[in-house]
Amino acid sequence: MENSRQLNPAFFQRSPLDIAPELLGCLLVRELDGVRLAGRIVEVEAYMGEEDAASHAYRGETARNRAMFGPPGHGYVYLIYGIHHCLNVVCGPVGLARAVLIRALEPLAGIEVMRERRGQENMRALCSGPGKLCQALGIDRALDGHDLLGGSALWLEPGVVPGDAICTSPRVGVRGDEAAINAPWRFFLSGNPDVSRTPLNRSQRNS
DNA sequence: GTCAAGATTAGT
DNA sequence: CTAATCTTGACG
Repeated sequence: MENSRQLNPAFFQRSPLDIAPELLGCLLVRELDGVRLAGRIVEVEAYMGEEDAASHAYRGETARNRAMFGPPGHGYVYLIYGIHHCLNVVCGPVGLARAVLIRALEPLAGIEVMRERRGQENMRALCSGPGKLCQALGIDRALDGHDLLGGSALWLEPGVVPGDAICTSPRVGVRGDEAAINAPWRFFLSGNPDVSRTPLNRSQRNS
């Protein structure tokens, strides 16, 4: 058995490249209508702000991405394609728009509610994708800028550090320059069935 | 005001 | 491979 992460402000006051793989195994908890929904993080991606052509913050601060420039440990939630919401954890320091996108969860609690919210009959791939997990947990822009260390509505909790191998690959669906497209900044638990399905899953293994 | 594009997903 | 669906940001 390994140690739990310390999810204090200092934890998020570092580079997303260090934080992202360490968020694997941590819990994302949502309290919705008095019900506790929770999942274990199994897939994430790091975004490096102004230095990253794939980041929403590449061209500076706007009304939409403002939360990314704010305090670490808070959420950045955006709507994509007019349909899906996606959740990021903002990383420090304040002023640098760095963040980690939560891409997939292994459902742990409130699974029936998640299934209903997703309008899905089976329980597979319930939270396997950034848009899916937000739908399952009822996450939308109302939670943009929310403190994810506050222990209310939506928060992160330490989990057991996974013994599974951590794989990396380029990020899914990004545009930008070659560096952004090729950067191996997606991190996921090797072989975990709740990781989103993509050809990139066959890529490099490390960590 | 107008317009193109988007860190996705489900279905053909 | 493509449609769905609508907010945002850039530009005039």
